[in-house]
Amino acid sequence: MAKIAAKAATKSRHYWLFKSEPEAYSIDDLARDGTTFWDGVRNYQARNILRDEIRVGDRVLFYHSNAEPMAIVGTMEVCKTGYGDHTARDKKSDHYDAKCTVENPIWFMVDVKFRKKFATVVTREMLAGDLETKGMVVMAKGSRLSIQPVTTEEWRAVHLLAGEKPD
DNA sequence: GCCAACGTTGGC
DNA sequence: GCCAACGTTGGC
Repeated sequence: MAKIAAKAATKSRHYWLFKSEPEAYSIDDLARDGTTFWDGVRNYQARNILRDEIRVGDRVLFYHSNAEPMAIVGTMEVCKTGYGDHTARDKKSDHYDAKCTVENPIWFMVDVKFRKKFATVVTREMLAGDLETKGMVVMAKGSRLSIQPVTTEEWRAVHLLAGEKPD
């Protein structure tokens, strides 16, 4: 029974990729903080994923955008499901949105905890050169989605490229 | 720093 | 509801 339940739980785990400009928040910042709230997402498609789809225990690839190098640099784990992004109600925040209230937050975030930092980061060049990863959403031309789904196969392939055990 | 791709806004 | 203008993202 327990075995079947464990198998079902593994099967229902979902994988994601979150983008961040390391100048704003990097894998080293997360390694230092341990956990953080993933604030500042102001795109409806990404919002819907944060609000409706991401579950506690889901695994996430941490991607450095607008950086040298642009790469997947580590992994994290979701530890709290979607809730209102309070920075949207903070007038001093870069992500302030006057339309947001406590009752209607509009924008959502999840909490994540640090899992691992890759000793070998997986660059776009590496992703482009691998059959399994070259079709990832992050590699699509013009894709600006900062919260993206990742398949089990892509999750495994990224870990192989990093020389890490896919867990 | 450039600029293509994309999402949002607002006039009509 | 269309669509031009605008602002932003993010690779290059």
